[in-house]
Amino acid sequence: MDRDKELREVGLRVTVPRLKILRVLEAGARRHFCAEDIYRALLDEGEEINLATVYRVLTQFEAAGLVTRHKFAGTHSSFEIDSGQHHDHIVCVRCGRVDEFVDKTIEARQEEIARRIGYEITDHALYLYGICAKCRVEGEQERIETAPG
Amino acid sequence: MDRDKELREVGLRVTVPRLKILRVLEAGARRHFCAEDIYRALLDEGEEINLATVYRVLTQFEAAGLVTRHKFAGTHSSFEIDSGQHHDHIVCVRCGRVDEFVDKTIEARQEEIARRIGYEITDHALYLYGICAKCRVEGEQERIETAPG
DNA sequence: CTAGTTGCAAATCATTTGCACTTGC
DNA sequence: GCAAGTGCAAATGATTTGCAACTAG
Repeated sequence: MDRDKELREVGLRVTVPRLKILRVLEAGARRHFCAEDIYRALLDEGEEINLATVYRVLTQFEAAGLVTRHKFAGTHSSFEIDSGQHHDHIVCVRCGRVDEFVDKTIEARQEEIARRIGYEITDHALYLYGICAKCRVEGEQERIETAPG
Repeated sequence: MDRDKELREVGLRVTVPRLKILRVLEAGARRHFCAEDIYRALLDEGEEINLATVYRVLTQFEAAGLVTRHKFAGTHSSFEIDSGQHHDHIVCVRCGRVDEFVDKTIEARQEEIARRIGYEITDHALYLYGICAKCRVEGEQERIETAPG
């Protein structure tokens, strides 16, 4: 809520661009945004912002621990407000929808595997890609509508 | 061994650049290369090749199922000869070493999670990042050598 | 012969950076 | 006031592409 405070607490000055970007990130409808998404969202609201600033601010937010950066398949980075609790992602390859999940068993196995191979884990990335329920239904309807005969 | 055949079998014409690149990929010392790696390796051997060609050929190899493309943390794509058997990767953040592993439990959990959330998995990426045994030892020695007193 | 390939140079795309100006504290 | 932040335009780095010349089948 109190975004001024949120920024100060992580050691960042409160500036207009940072507040705008933070507002978009916390808006609620979505949790994952690439820099362009945020840039466009603000322009669409009639807010002025520079894309380079969006990139700079997101990088600072990441360094400050406010957001987490993800590299899903494809070209650009995706950012989400850091909820504090680790989780992994499943991404719909049709519509881009992103869902989150946590799995203790997988986490444990990862540690186990790393130990066996002789690594000390510093980080990990687990992305599942697939087709979400909604997209599967839509695909099915299309097939029916365009069916021959 | 018979790279001519290998190329023909996946429907690709046998050309000099493709043979050179395939040779590097199969060389054995390493299994994971980015386009630059292959380009440099060939130049170092005194072979002529164009970087754009390396990129084009790798993309064709991927489409033909000869190689798999990975996006480890960082900027460039990494390619490896497709062994046919799925596996995941653990990457050393110090030296870039890449190890491979397979874990049935993790695979099974992924399917389970996807089903629960309503997705039909098409692909997945699991990358563990850490420090390999060798790099940990080196780091330890350095600390001793530069220790005060 | 001729469609597929290559090399080269120029283009792209996401992201970063230099710099002069502006703003937060 | 002054360091930090911003906008703009130009630079970057990995990868791609247009095109004319070249080769595999």
